[in-house]
Amino acid sequence: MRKKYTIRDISELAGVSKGTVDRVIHKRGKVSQKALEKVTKLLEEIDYQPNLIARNLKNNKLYRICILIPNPKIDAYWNPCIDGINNVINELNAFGIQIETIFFNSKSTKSFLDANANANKLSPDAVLMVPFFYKETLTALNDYNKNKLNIIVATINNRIESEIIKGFVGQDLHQSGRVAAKLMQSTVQKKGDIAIIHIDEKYKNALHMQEKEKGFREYYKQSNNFKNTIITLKLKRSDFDNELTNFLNRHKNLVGICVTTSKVFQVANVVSKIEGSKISLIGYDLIHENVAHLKNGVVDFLIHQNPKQQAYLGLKVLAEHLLFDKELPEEILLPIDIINSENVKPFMRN
Amino acid sequence: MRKKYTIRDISELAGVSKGTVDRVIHKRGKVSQKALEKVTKLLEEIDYQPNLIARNLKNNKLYRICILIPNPKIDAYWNPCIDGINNVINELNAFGIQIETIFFNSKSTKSFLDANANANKLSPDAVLMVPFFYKETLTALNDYNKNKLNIIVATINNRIESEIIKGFVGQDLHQSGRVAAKLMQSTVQKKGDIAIIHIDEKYKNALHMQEKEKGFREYYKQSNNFKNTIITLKLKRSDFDNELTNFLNRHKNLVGICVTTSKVFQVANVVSKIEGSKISLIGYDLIHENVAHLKNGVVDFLIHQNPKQQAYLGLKVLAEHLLFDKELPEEILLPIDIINSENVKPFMRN
DNA sequence: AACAAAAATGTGCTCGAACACACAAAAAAT
DNA sequence: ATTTTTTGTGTGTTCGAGCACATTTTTGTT
Repeated sequence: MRKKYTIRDISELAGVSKGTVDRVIHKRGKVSQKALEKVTKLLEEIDYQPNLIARNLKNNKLYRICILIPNPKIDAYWNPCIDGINNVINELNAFGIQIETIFFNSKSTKSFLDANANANKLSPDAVLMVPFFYKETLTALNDYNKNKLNIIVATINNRIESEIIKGFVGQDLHQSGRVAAKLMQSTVQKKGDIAIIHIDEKYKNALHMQEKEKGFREYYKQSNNFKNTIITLKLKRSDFDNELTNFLNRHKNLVGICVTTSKVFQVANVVSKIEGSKISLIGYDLIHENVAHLKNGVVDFLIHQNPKQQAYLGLKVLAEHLLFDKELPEEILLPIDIINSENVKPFMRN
Repeated sequence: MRKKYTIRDISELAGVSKGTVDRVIHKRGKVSQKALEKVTKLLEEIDYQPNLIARNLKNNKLYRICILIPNPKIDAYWNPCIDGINNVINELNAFGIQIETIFFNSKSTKSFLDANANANKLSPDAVLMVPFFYKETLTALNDYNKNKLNIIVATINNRIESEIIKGFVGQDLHQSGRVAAKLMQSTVQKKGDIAIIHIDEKYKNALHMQEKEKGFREYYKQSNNFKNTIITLKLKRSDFDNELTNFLNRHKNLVGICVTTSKVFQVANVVSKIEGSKISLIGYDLIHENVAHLKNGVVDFLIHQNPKQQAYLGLKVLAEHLLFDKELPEEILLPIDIINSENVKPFMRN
């Protein structure tokens, strides 16, 4: 009773051999009408579910998955990915999943291409990557496709349209911009200007920030009591403090700033020095410096893009596809987490 | 090369039989010093990981897990749990996990005890329950323990101290209150009173609300610019509208309300009718009525307690413990999700 | 009716870990 | 020196699904 039905059980109940049951299940044909009906009926009655453990015993294969992410030593934002990767390793290497992590320099397209070439050399069963550079990603994708080894490619973080990419895990960036805008509206009741600041990102990655800005502006446009002016500002790392200070001096009526990258802390450093300033600050990503400013009250909200979960889910989904033939979801959109000083802790852990 | 090392491989490398390797791995003794050293060394060098699939093939057992939750037809808050349960069923019944869902009436202690008795009759391998009533939970726990069948018990939603309970999945309610307070502070800049309203919960469940209130008050106490008075109000379903209206009339300087249960929508219904009111509203749980008020702007924030994830994780953790002997985590604290009108959608899906 | 071809069915082995049992070698007791 | 323990080692079977191959039954043709 406390036992699952097996093919053997069904064959005995139907009075046929397990071979016949097997042929029915897999629709391999070569079964008489009579046997087919009898077995099909039994399978339905019993709601037979093949034992996945037994099914996969034969596939004593080591699957290799390569994950390509920007080097966390260059951009700390990617640090949590390591934890996500390690979690998958712990959970699945006993099932024969081997994961190779390859870092690339997020400021060098060559490094990105090299990383992909290295991945290709390992002839992996699947590749999960952050497609940081558009053109170079397309090149890399073609290389994966070339040697007909049927390498499954999926991406995290940002979406790139290509038939070669079979899966994506990330966030809806447009909606993310709307969330930022709504938060801004909640924290700012006074009249005054609002700034969107894009900091220090190469053009290639600008699609990110543009999407967020569009969402942000869209929300305010649709808002009934739209009484603010939204100003866009692009800043580079060099001479950052001066440029921002100048900007703030020119806009004394500024009530809120939204930073579309993980560099809010730079803005926070400047803003916190202004006496009696009541500018609302909203930014992205739970990197150490940002969280510090969240806790000391300079930053009001951070939006969490959950890089760890992106890496974890992306790998897990690929692994389960390889191992158990589970369907590969075309798109997984992670929820957009709103973080303030009080709920930040468990998000840093997870 | 693309193959995992097996016991057979190791036995051949060590020049012994697989039986000997097996004895070394499981420390069953009866192995000569020489063989022991040779095999141990090889196991380490190779970092041998037993194939979990093969290991569990022999345990062709149907594990039964009972989950006891309040009937969602009586309190819609519990509805998402069904999805969580179904997800686990889909993911794990091919591995031999059988899940029995048992509802109880959240207004009847007898119903709760009956549900537990029914679960006990099924002699499950594990029970996951919402320990809604304190005293009755202790009774039920003793019953599970009585017939030495070694039933593993874990809880979700609220914590109850007992040695019999081996795991808990839920949220830190005290911290949750702090999150609500911080949100309140973010949305309210004006001076004025703030109310905490407890609605329509039996005394037994009051620990919840008390914890949240403590956290809420603690945050404001620690806050530097503490300029608000916090008033506690308890309301019952009968004559709700009148009582609340009276309260609001008596406190014209009210700037914010935090509702500690899933019944914010009742407050929202009253508040939304007041002309020109600018009271900030914060509540709990993504039930349909609350989300409607979130979208039309009457409710500012909801805090998501993620009942679906609680049920899902609780079951999954139990199942993996039974199936793969994974360690049962004593406590899993889910992140406290902050929800506004813009990020609510994916949380309703997930 | 005899035989060949085709269709249907059954048998037996594989995967890797686990463990019972059989057997061999060394140690201890007579 | 021989028997009895003790200790060490190897063999073979099990779990369920899947598939190759062997065997039986049916159908079609002369």
